[in-house]
Amino acid sequence: MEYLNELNHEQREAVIHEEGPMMVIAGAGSGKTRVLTYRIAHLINHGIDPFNILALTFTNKAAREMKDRIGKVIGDNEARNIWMGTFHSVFAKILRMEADRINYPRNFTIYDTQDSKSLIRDIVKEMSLSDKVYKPGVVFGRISAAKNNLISPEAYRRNTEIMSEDSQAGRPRMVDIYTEYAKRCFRSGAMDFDDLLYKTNVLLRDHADLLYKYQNKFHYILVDEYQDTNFAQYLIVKQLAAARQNICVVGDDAQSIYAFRGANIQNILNFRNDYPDYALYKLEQNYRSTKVIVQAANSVIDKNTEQIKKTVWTDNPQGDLIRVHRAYSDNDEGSFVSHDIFEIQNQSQRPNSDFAILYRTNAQSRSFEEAMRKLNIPYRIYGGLSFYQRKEIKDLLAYFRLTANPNDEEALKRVINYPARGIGKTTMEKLLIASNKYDQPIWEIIAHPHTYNTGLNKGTLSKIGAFALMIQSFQSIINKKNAFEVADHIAQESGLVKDLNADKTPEGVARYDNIQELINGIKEFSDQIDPNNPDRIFTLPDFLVDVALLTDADNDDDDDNKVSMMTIHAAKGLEFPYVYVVGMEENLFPSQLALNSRSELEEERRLFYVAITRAEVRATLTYALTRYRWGQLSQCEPSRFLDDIEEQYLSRPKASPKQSNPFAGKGGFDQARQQFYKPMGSANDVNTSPKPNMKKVSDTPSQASAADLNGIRVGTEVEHARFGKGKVLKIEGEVPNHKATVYFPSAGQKQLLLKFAKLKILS
DNA sequence: TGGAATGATGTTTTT
DNA sequence: CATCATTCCA
Repeated sequence: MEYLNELNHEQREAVIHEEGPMMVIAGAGSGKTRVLTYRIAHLINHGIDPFNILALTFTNKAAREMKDRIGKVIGDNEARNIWMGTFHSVFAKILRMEADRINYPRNFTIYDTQDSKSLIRDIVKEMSLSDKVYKPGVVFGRISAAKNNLISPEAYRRNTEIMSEDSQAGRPRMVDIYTEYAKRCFRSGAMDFDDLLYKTNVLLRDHADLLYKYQNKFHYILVDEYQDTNFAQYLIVKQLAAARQNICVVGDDAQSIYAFRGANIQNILNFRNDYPDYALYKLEQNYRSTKVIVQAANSVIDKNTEQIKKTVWTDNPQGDLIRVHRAYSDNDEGSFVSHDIFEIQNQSQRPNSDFAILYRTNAQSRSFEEAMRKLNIPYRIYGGLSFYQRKEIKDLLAYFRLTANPNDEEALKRVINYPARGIGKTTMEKLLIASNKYDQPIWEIIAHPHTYNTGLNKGTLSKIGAFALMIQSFQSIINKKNAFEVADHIAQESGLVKDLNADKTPEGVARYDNIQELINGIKEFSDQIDPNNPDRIFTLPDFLVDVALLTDADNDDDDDNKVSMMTIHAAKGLEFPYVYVVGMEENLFPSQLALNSRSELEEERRLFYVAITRAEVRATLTYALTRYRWGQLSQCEPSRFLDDIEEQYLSRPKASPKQSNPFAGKGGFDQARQQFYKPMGSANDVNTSPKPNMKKVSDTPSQASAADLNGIRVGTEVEHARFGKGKVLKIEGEVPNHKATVYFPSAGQKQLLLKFAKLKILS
């Protein structure tokens, strides 16, 4: 039991706690994961069968890391048998095993959000409702909330409060859409993300034998990030733990950042009601960060009213103050961060992987990507558009899905006419009408065109017949050959590869490469060997099982030495020596959508807390004075959150913007260095042409060289890409930070930094 | 029916 | 600005 010596008193108590309910409230950086992993290892060391342990996490990555770490303590062979994964993946697995009990096919499809919204869009259209009123996103959110609270379509209709909410919002037909949506998912043999939890609840509620079975399977249940569970998840856990009460939940109310998707902090508070004799362990010592960071973070979270009191403290050194940096623009912000990283690396030989840039929204990543590329700093972006959400990938997966489950309506709609085979809109409409009329999946109509009256002419029917035949030919091999052989066959025979190959634009080539990458991934999947059953063939349906639940963060190569860039949400649970929290501006962080209620604002503040506490050595906060949003240059105000940090922990910029930018003076060298490597043609554009043609100047702002300033003075007529023609009223500042006040008849008076604004001189 | 062109429209965060 | 959806034309 060597490992027990690596724990402090409170951690050890939590690890060796044997029977009965327990809760661990774990402050940021207090060794929460360590407690969970050692606790599981400890259970197994004490004779608990790994098969009887259920450990639920929020991301696949967290699950895998935990498994690895447990494996290091007790051996991989044992660790492999623990039921460990995300709520969604574990219960998808159970639902597949028990699918027939709720009349679902075992190989049901999992609809991702895109699929769900597309189906909703169709339903709204079919019901002749306005998609302005019934926006797919809004409708989906409403349905999702219902499911997360275990409200069936029938219960929804009976609930007068919900119904009147809808009618007051001008959406009285919401319940009809929900009803139809549920029906169509069922008919397609599909579940959406929320169904995985909702149907699990149904399964356990309606089938006492199954409840009994799983209660007796999972002797020990552990839940990570308990503060992020929603009602559906809470109830599953409660049901499964009811018999033995060996439930261990770990969480931190201060890090609850998923209330927007139904997570309920009350689940933590309810715990003491559900299990009155529970044991509570509080981990308050932070091992991650400096005193400054810990105390600054505490001063932030103190501003929230809703919280469980605890005092996070640390023995670590004091550390540097938290720097606040003011940038002129989003691009300037990017260049500040990249130069700062460059500098620190030069001074203290830190690897790239010691740095992370955290932002509120994925859209912010762009200026940082550009800035990092300019300095040749390798980086990796987590999140954003996941590999599996790219159009070409979804297209090919749709062929796979359709082959495995031909009732999958969304997959069918996606590929029936891609690549083009003459089955157009009107045909699809007729098929949909017939499908609804006979209450049969579209595939059923396609496969037996003469059984149903579709009103389609002969030519169309033969095209449809050819498509059906092709899918059927795929079906005939799908379980006989391994996943790679089938996938490759489908990619070729469907015509998809050929279609992509014909596109020689850079984007087209990238799409083709993505398809190759997917196929390669499937090849790897097929080549694995099941240690318990060496003869097992890994088929395409095997591959599809989890693919909808995979995210980008799952195929990481984390031995890579790269700067990490991600949203704060994605950074939860991670830590980095140097952290940059960027875009600290009103309406961005906190998001303007969170300003309506106290609770939403407090969630944003918790998000800020999460962001700061990712840092081990040094945290830097940056904001920009101007930023392009929705293609518009907009003025920004520093975030109110900056004032939530006690002043003593901050190093603020000086009053004058000029002094605040330590790299202002270096810009020229940067530009010169870049230009040095530029081909002659483009260098000329930038340097020698007195009136650069706007179209030719690249969108890299720093290329607008100092020479441009000379032509502009008060009274000069200029043209701006966005605001049109205008007249310069005032020029202030010094090289290279000239700022001009320009009056645009169309947009009013604007302050522009000449370094960045692409002004064309007209007079 | 297919494709290009144009227009509307929207961006939090994720399984 | 970027994506998507609808529209329009061949």
